[in-house]
Amino acid sequence: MDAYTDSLSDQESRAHDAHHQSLRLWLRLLSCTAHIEDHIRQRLRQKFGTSLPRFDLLAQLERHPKGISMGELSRRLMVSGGNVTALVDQLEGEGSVQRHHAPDDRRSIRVVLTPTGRRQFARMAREHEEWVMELFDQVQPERLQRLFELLGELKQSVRQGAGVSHQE
Amino acid sequence: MDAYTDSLSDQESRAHDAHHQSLRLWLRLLSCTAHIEDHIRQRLRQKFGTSLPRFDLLAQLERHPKGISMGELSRRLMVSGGNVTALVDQLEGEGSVQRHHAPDDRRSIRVVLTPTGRRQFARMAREHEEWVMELFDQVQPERLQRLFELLGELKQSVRQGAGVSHQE
DNA sequence: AAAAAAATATTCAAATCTAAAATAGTTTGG
DNA sequence: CCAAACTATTTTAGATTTGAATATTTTTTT
Repeated sequence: MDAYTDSLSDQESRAHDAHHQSLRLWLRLLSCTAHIEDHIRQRLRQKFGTSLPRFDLLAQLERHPKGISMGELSRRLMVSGGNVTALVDQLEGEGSVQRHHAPDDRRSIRVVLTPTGRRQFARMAREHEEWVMELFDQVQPERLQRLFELLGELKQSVRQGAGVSHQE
Repeated sequence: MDAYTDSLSDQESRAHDAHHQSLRLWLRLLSCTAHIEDHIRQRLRQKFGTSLPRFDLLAQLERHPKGISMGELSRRLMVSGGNVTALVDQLEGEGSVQRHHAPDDRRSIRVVLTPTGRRQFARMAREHEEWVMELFDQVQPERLQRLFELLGELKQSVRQGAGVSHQE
C-alpha cells in the first residue's frame, strides 16, 4: 500500500484495532437486527396481514393514549415525515387510528388509536411478544440483561456522536 | 425476595419478566441500529452522493475479489433477488461493478468490482470506519468487545428460533 | 406591527424493496 | 434420452421510504 499502513506505532495499531472492532460490532449489530426484523415482518404479514412499520406506529400510539403528533411519530419511529403521512393515511383508512386537530396549534395533528385499533394491536402484541421471546430464549436472562445495559451505553454514545460535527 | 415476587408464583413472574425483558431488548436493539443506520446513510449521501444499499453491496464485493453471484449477494445483503438485480444494474451503469458469466454454470453470474469501483469504495470505506468509531467512542473497548460477544450469542439463538416452527 | 425564521404537515418524484411470475439453464430418475 | 424438478436470474407490479419542495401556521426578530 502506502506510507499510511507502512509502520505502525503502538498508538496507531491501537487505533487500528479500535476501528476494526467498532466496524465488526456494527456489522454484527446490523446482521442481528436484520434477521430479527425479517422474521417478525414475515410473521406479521402471514398471521395478521400487516407490516412492521404499521405495527410500530400502533405500538407508539398504544403507549400514548392522548395521541401523538405526526412530527413526534416521525421522530420516534425514525422515519421521514412523508412516510408517517402515508402510514397514517392507511391506518386511518382501515379505521385503526384517527386524526384530531390539536386544540392549541392549528398546524399540528394528534393521531390517536380508535377502540378498534386498540383491539387489533392488543391481539397482535401478545403474539409479537411470544415471537421475540422465542427468538431470544437460547440466551440466559442475565446475559440478555447485560446486553440491554450495554446497548444503553452504546445508544448514549451514538446520540452524542451523531449530535456533534453535523455541520460542514 | 421481596413482597412483589412473593405475590406471584415463581413460574408466572419469571415468564412475565422474560417476556418483558426480551421485548425491551428488542426495541433497544432496533432503536440503536436505526440511529446508526440513519447517521451513516446521511453521511454517505452528503459526502459521497451514494446510498447505504450501494455501499453494502460494494463492501461485499471488496471482500470477495473473485466476485459473488447474484443469489449469494441476495443472501448476504438479506434483500430480495429483484432488488439485487436493480442495484447491480445501477452500479454497473456507473462503472463500479461488472457482470461476468460464470464459466461453469451458464445460469450464474459473477459480479466483480471494477478498478474504479474498488477505488471509490476504498475512499468511502476509510471515512465510513471513522464514522462508526466516532459513534462508538464513548464506550470502553472492553465493553464493545463484550457487546460483540453477547450479540454473537443472540444471533445464534435467533438463527435457531427462526429456523424451527416455520411450519404449522 | 411587519418581516423573517422556524415548525408542522402534506405532496411529489425518485430510489428501494418485496413477492410472484417468467425465463433460461442444470440435474435427476426413470 | 427425456421429462420433471430444481436452481439462478430477471421481469413485473405494487408497496414503502426518502429527500426536497410546498403550504400553512406559529414564533421570533427587528
